[in-house]
Amino acid sequence: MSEKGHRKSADGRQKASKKRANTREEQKARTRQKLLGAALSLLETRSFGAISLRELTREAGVAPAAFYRHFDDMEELGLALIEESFEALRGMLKEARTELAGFDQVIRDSVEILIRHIHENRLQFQFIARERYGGVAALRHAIRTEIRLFSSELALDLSRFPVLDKWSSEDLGTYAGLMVTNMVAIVEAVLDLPPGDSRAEAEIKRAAERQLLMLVLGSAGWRSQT
Amino acid sequence: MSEKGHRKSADGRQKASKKRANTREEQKARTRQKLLGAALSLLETRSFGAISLRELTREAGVAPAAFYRHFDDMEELGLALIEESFEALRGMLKEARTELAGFDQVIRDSVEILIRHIHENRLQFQFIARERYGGVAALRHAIRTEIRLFSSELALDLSRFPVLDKWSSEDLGTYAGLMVTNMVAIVEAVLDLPPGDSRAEAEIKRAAERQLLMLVLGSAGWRSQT
DNA sequence: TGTACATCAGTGAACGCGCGTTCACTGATGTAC
DNA sequence: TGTACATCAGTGAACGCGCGTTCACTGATGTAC
Repeated sequence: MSEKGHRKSADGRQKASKKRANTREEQKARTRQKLLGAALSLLETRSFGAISLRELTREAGVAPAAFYRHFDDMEELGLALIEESFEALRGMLKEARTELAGFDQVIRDSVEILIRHIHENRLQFQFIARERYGGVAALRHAIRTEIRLFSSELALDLSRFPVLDKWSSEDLGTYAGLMVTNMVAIVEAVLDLPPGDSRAEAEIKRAAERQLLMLVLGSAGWRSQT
Repeated sequence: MSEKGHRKSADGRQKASKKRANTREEQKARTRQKLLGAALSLLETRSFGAISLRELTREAGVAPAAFYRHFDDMEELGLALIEESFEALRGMLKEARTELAGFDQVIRDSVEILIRHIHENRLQFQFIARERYGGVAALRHAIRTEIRLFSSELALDLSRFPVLDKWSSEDLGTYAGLMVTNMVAIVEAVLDLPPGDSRAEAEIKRAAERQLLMLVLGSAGWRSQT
């Protein structure tokens, strides 16, 4: 679809569209983003299941019927939003993985990166936290799948560490699950904060570092059975 | 209010109400429970914010207007539901606290008790898990307050253990928070299961025990600073 | 480049429907004597 | 115990409103020649 569009502008003339970028395709994509953005900002105070299609199009500044040029129904928009949000999250993970240092430093850096990304993508994180156990089954399942994926990637990463490489894969899975659970809890704690309160945030950061450290120290005492 | 009612039946004659218990007061209480029960069963598939008052009264088998004899609005009913659910939870906590044995045994028993209570009060747990980060602010805050209370009670309990009694109260708080976070995660994992699958449940139970054990072993390596 | 026709993203009016809330009511339960 | 009156939990009809979806339309963008 977009493939075709690109080919079109690649052969013929380039158009004068450099400035306003007003091809039909680009305009449509922009409206789609308006819809997704409107959804995110409504999700700040409501859960997904409580947002109406009309409310959404009103927020986006388009007619209700325009919605149907982009999505079949609200559920489809919700799934698109999840996909978009986890893409941002994966970007974060990649950055966090480039680190390599002592346990203490890894933890401090990871918490730093995590908290920064929560601030930069606050609405996405909020949406996911809220819908993880929310009322719309399709969204709940999509999120659960993404988190499971996330957790098994972490297990793979962990298996390359000196001590952990001797653990059973089941133990590694359990341990990765434990870390993800607590990462998610940290996300939720940060989201709970009133946005400007840097003192409370520093406290959460410190608590998060200590929680993860307790977890890591726990791993030192653990021995895999068969 | 109910005080008055009790006094009434305490003096005068006792009535023949032993069998059907049909005083006005009792009938009203029964309808109230029908409303709360209907809400819980609707909450199995929807989030609270997505349930309508009419849907609720239909499920309860009363006229829409009857709702207003019991609650001002849906939010008030939601708060009543949270109160009721956490009461059940506190009952569980009390049972879990009577245990006293080695770490391993305490963990095994706690997980056992927790999982049993989830099954016995599935709908309540589901409701709380769903609304913890759900869309209705008042419910979210009420739940958060209850969980915080829960966590600080646990910290107090922990402070009586041999090693932990030397920790700073801040560290104890962090640690209790860590345990509660993971308890909550266990609850959520159990709720995710299809209700009849005992093989998957046994697996979760085992994973939960190991996660908590990892946490406890972590505490052994931890030394409070200051 | 200029013209004539095709496409299709977004519009605005219309529909039938379930919503929350109000109201005067009914009839069983409770109270006074 | 029996009677006459008061209370009030629950009813059912009515209201105005926002909802999701449909439809024929408009007018800017795209294409063919």
